[in-house]
Amino acid sequence: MKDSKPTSLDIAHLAGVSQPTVSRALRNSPLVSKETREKIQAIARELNYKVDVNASNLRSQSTKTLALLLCEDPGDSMINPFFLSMLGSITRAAAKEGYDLLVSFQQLSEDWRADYEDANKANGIIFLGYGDYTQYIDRISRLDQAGAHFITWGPVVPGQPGHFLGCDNTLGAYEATQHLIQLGRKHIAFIGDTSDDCPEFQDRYRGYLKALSEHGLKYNQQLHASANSTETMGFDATQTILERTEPFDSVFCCSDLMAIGTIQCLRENGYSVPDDIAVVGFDDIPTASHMTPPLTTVQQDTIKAGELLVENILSLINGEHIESRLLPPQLIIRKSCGS
Amino acid sequence: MKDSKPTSLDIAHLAGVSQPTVSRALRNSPLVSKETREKIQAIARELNYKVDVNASNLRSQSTKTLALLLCEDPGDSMINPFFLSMLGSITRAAAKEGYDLLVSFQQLSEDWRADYEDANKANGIIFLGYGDYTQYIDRISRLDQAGAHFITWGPVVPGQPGHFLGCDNTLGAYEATQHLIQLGRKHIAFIGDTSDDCPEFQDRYRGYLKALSEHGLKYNQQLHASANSTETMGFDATQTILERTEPFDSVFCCSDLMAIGTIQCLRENGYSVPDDIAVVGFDDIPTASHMTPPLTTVQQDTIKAGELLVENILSLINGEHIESRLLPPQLIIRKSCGS
DNA sequence: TTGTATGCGTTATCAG
DNA sequence: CTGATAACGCATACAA
Repeated sequence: MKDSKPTSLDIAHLAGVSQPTVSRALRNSPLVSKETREKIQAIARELNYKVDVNASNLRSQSTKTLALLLCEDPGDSMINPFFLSMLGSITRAAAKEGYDLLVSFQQLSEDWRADYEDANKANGIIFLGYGDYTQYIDRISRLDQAGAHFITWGPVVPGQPGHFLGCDNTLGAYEATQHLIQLGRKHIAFIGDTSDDCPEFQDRYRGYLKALSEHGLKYNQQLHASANSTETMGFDATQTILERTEPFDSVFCCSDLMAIGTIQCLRENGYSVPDDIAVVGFDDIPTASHMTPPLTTVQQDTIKAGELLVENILSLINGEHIESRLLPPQLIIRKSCGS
Repeated sequence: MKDSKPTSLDIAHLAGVSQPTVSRALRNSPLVSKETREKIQAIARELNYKVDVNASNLRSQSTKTLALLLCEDPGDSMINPFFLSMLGSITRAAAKEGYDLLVSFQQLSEDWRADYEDANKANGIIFLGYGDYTQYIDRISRLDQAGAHFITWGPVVPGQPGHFLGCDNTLGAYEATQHLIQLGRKHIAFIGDTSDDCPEFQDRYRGYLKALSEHGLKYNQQLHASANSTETMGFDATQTILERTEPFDSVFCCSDLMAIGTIQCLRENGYSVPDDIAVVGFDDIPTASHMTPPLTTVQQDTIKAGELLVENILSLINGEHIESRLLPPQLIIRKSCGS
């Protein structure tokens, strides 16, 4: 703001051409002769000219911006590292496509801003969260009716409109549970909220049950405690199970964060991990490999997930059809289950 | 986009008033009679009208948007949880002020986008990173010359233009080191890159040295290893020091992430933490309290930091003067140092 | 290949 | 308190 911001008209003036020509030249349009184009671009660089995005967007009716709504209320505590990892990969993927990313945290308590409002600021919306979209279903339905472009990270929830991209949670949980069984564990506790609020955890629960039944183990209600994805909830759920005095030799946690709490709780109660009790997690957050013991967990490919989310939302914006799909998870074997 | 998006003109039509009146009414201008205002707002709600931000911004020449530039190249690895925590608090603080947040990760290798470019999309820029702003000093200088509004999280770097907000790193490191000394530790290793690329770590180094000298301990070059803020770098640096076979009884790590790697390394080498070797970190990332042993560390108040960053950048935007300042850190004592 | 005319939807500036 | 009119800076359509 030294002197007032240069405009395309200023450049036109200096270059002795019309303003649209400048506009075209800056967009590298082949309709402009190489000569004038280079002249114009030189002047633009000289003046440090930048296209005014507001004017450009207003005119072209497109924003070149994606909105990322994190549907998790972290309160004052931390956001799940897994989502932050996703945030990183989505940001990079969006930048690669020339899109900006508007980030906003959807506090449950907050008013209904960021619905249509954001739909006006962005071309498309990516929803991210631990699947408690049920709380947002009204808004999402309205979005859908308004013809907004959006994609949801998570499992396909019947009855919920829109497109989905997620990890094959059932398969991941199945493989993790099977791994425990193959190591000789027979009494496998399950920690996670399997209500309708957490469709992702429900899928993981299904995989867990499937592995149990395929290997002739039976489900024990006493070894199941509900918890949302925080260390503290994992700790408390583990405590709950311990207090039921039902013996168990391993725990499947629906997220790494909960597994951290679980391991801490087990240790404080005098159990050794993995000797007394094996633990598996889900997500493969960075800390997982540096814990003591390093955590066996199910890895979700956040890089690919981010790229696909962006790719898909751009397809939607371009009016193309996309299919909801699931990404394959990968079991990462470390020491928290013994060997 | 069922039928074409409603405009203020549509509403004016329906309400039988002029279009500017609609605009005023929607902004709750007191210049509009309560009667017409409510009528207009009712219609707007009915039509689900939303102000077109592009048009609004174009006309008012202001974007109501802040840009957050994360100056850390995470490569394919994770972003430091500390910054992500900051990201969360900044997002919330910005939202509270009615500002959107444009997030972008500044990859070192990348071309020079996100300089002025973002300056056109946002009213102000917040720089976040582990202080290696030296690499960005050119761009920052240009930004400054262009009169852009920006604020940098980190220590005041002499010669670098702009405003700063940071944590009192020297004080934090001083207190942490003093804590070790008071527990009877005499040979305190230091892990962190103290080159000019990491002014934050330099300040922590100063605090460390100050505590040593005030308590009559002398600095031992053999116990200092450089590392950037990742678990792996912390691990390797610790290994380096161990191989020097210089005895030590404690480690000051410049970040929690490095402390995680340090503890893992010590354990793999058969040392017990804190019995053999005490460890302190810096940042107080969420994992710190759930590690084994829970990590003694220096807490930075990310909530307050985020609020102040936003508050300050808004002041700058409004043409007010602000002072660079430092926030007080807080030593969080856990078990990694014994007792 | 370039220029002319016009409009995107809003807010600012007047005058009434 | 309200209305007419202009303008923000760019991109589209069409003509030359």
